[in-house]
Amino acid sequence: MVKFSKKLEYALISLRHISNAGDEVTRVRDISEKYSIPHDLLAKILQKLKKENILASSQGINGGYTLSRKLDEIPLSELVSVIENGTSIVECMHDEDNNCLINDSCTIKDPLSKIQNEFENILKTKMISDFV
Amino acid sequence: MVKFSKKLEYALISLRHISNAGDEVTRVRDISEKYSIPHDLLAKILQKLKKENILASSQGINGGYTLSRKLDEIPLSELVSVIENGTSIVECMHDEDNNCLINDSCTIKDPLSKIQNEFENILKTKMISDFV
DNA sequence: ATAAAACCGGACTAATATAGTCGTATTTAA
DNA sequence: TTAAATACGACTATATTAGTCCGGTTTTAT
Repeated sequence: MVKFSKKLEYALISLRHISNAGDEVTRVRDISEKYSIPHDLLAKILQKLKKENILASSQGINGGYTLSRKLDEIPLSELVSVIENGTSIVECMHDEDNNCLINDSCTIKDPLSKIQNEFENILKTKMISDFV
Repeated sequence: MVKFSKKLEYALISLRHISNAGDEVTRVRDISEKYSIPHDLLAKILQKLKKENILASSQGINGGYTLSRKLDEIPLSELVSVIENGTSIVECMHDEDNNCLINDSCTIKDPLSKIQNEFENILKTKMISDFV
């Protein structure tokens, strides 16, 4: 029901690897081979991290990735929202016009939303460095 | 990525309805019609709740469900683990013998497990009555 | 120039998880 | 004995996630 995706796991693995490499640039191939992660899939993930300014990239024959920000300054919530498309735990029963199908009696969504908020707060307080 | 299933929502709706009905037995059909939930699907959910001793059932023509336990004594975590098959947020990269594929370098799982623990603690502290 | 890298987007397939259906048995009040 | 209910497993359908493939462009050390 509630679980993180492979993509998030791949991202964490990559960030740890790149972090450990220090100033040396890391190629997608280095990571994909070492951890048996599909190259093309991983490449897309790292591109997203670059757009989010978590990674810096250099092109050309000796190109690759380095960290752009310190991992203790990046909350896990940021990584999650970059990798996944949206973080909603709760989805109400609604029709295509977003009208609630349970009409006036729906008091389920709000309480579940509170759980989602608490969950997101956990993600906000945890920095990526906590996982590396 | 992280969200609750329809089944959990259906279960909460049903528990609230049955709770409001007091001593009167509630048929699956009552709930499925009122909230537009597929009858057979809902029936299975309520059967699971009966096995977990959250609901009591009576068969036969005037049969139906009533509450078996008070809703303020049932943590949401119990409902989740009954409805979903397991509550694991984190799944490690492992082969069919459960050996970690990242060998010695895998330190991703443990930290993510901590998040899962915190999440489960939230579910444990919330009673079903908080959502009804 | 060439090779190897990031960069880009989209369409596609495959695998998995969730949602929902169907058929049939069992129970029981009337 | 019949109708209406729960009980239960096998099945199909849909949605989501994971991964592949294509067809490139741009950059840069050698």
